[in-house]
Amino acid sequence: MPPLAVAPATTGDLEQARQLFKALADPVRLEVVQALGGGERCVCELSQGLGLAQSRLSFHLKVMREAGLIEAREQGRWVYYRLRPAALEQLQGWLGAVAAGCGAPAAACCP
Amino acid sequence: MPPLAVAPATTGDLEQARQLFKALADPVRLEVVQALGGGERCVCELSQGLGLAQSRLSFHLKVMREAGLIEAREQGRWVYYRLRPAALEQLQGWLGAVAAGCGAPAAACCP
DNA sequence: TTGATGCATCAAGTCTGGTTGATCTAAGCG
DNA sequence: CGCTTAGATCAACCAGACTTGATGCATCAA
Repeated sequence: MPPLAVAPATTGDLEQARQLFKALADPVRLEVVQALGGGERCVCELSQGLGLAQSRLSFHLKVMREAGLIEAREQGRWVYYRLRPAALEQLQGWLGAVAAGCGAPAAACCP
Repeated sequence: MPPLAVAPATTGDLEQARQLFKALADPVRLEVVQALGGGERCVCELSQGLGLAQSRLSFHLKVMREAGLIEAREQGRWVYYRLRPAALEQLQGWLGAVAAGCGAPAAACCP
């Protein structure tokens, strides 16, 4: 059997999406994302607001940054983080594409 | 500081979303989801089409089922899996809600 | 009923990811 | 220049997730 007709996404796109999903698959990171949903925040705000140890927060910010979910802006002594809307849109688009075809009838597999 | 003004999601919703994101954060599962994006499939189709050992596939299907991402339909000897559109829509909605406010201006943190 | 097939589950091993505390760097202030 | 603070990074540890091969349990065919 050929590799199953699948939704239109290149291997690279899929890997990118996986990184983003992974970045969202942790409770700490999800809370950070929600906080950043209210706009740009600096690390100290996030740390205090969410009650996270500095090292721990920094680790998660790095994971999200490397996944392309957030980006940083340095200003003097402080670093401000914000969400990358493009990343969120990419995931929405992928989910939409997958949902679009998922109602297709079951091809009787081995009758 | 109070717990940071955040996007409107209850703790339960957030946990549910996290489970779904986790279910999507694995390469094998992403491929399965893409395949199911083309419609309902039985396990043997997925196993052959994606070249996955039966045990391995079954493990990942269970993870996705328990997260509420997919659901199963038994028919005789075979089990057909399909995506749960509600789950996909929930994630799209959450992403949209977060994206909606993320452009807010940076509240100068400690000037 | 016996044998074969589709799928779930289990047990054991491995690997990846998160936490914690310490250390490092750079910016600002006296 | 020395001191303090924001934040990144590192090393060590622990926990949970994934893989693999074996086993169990139905269902269907002969």
